[in-house]
Amino acid sequence: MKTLKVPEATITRLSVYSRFLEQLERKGIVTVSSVEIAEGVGVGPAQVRKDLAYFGEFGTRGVGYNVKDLMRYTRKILGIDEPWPLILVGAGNLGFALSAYKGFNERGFSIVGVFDNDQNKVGKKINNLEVSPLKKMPEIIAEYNVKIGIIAVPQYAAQEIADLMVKNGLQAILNYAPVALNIPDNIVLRNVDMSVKLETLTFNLSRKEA
Amino acid sequence: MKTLKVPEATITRLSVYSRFLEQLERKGIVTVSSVEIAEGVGVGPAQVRKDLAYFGEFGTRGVGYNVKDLMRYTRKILGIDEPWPLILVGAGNLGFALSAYKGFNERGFSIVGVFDNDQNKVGKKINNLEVSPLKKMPEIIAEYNVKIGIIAVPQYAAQEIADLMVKNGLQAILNYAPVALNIPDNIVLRNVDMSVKLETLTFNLSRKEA
DNA sequence: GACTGTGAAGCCATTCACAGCT
DNA sequence: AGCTGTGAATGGCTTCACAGTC
Repeated sequence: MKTLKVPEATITRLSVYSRFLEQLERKGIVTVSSVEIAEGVGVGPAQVRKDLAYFGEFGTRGVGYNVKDLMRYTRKILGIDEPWPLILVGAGNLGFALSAYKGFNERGFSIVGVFDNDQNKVGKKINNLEVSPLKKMPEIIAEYNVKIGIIAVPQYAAQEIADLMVKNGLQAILNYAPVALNIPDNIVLRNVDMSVKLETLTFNLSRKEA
Repeated sequence: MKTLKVPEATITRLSVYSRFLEQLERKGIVTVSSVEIAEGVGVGPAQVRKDLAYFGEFGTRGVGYNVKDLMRYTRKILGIDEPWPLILVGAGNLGFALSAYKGFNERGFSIVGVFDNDQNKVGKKINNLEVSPLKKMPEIIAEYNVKIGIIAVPQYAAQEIADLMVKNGLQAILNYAPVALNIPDNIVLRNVDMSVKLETLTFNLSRKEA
C-alpha cells in the first residue's frame, strides 16, 4: 500500500466513484467490476483499478468489488466517514445558493454558520440559519469545532476573509471568489469558478462552427 | 498559429486569465507581463505564455501584453465575445441557486428559460423568470436561439432531460446531476459536481492528521 | 534590459498487457 | 474463465532555457 503522491485527479474520481457506489448500493447491487464502475462514471477500467490501488487492495480477483465495502472504503479515504461542519462567509446570491444546496448534506457536510459584514444581511434567515456578523466567527468555530470555511464574497473582499479564517484557526478553505488568495501553505485551499465550465462549453461550440 | 489539440486545462486557465484581465482593466492597468498574470492567478509564467501561444502571438517582446487587447482576445477565443442564452431544467434547490447566481451574467450568459415537470413548481417565479413546463422547451429554444442547456435535476431524471435537450436541438449540456450521461458525441458535455472539491479538502485534511 | 515565443527536456498521469488469484 | 493488481510503455502537459524582438 503506497501512500505518497496521489494525483489530485485520482481524488476527484474517487469522489465520483463513491457517489456511484452509493447509487448501486441503493439498488441492492452486491458486487461490481472495474468495467462496470468505469462505464457508470465515464472513465477507463484500468483507471479505476489504478486509482483504487493507491490505497489498498479492495477487490477479489475473478470476482470484483463488494459494493458496500468499497463504498465505505472510499468514504473513509476521502475523509467523509464522519460529518464535517462548515462555515460560509458571504450571504449574497452565491452564498444563499450554496447554503440552500442539499447536495452537501448528502455527502456528510453541514453548514453551521453563515456570516456577512453587511448590516442589512445580518439577522436574516438563510435556510434556517441566521446570518451572523463576522465577529461571531470565533465563537461558532469553537462551538462546532469547524475546520473548513467557504468563501462566497465578492472578489475584492475575499483576501480579507481568507486572512480572518486563517487567524481563527480554520485549516481548509473553499474559495468561490475569482481571485488567487494568498494564504500559508499549511492551509488547504481549493478554488471553484462557477463559470469556467460554461466557458469550456462555449469554447467548443464556437470552435465547431469555425 | 496552431489550431489542433488544445488541452482542456489550457481552456480552463484561459477563462481564469480572462477574468483576471477584466480586473486589471477595471483598475486602469494598460500593460501586463506573463509573470504578473501568473502571480495573479497562481500558475507559472511559462504556462501563461504557452497557453496563449496556442492561439497566436498577442504580446510584444520586451514589453508584455496590452491588457485591453488580450482581454478581448481571450473572450473571443472562449467564444464569449457575444452573449449566450441558456435554458435551465430543474427548479429545485440547485436550480434556484444557479438561476439566482449573478456571476453567469457577468460573463455574458443569461438564463432565458427555467423548466420543471413538477406542477407545484410550474408558474412560480424564480429570479424574475416563471418556471415553465417541459413542453414549452422547444418554443423558448426557438425564440432565443438557445444552444446550451443546464441540467439541475435529481440523478434519476437526468438522462431523460438530456435526451429531451438533444431532441430539441441543443448542442451543449452542462450537467450538475451526479451521473454519467449517454449522449451523441457531437454534443458537447461537461459535468459539474458541487461536492467533489469539498471532498478533496477533507481528503487532504484527514491525511494531514494521520 | 526586459519580456515574449518556442523547441526540447522533464515529469506526471493514463493506458496497456499480463501475471496472479479465485 | 473471469477479474484484479501492477510494472512497463505510452502519451500529454508542464517547465526549462534561450533565441528573438523591442
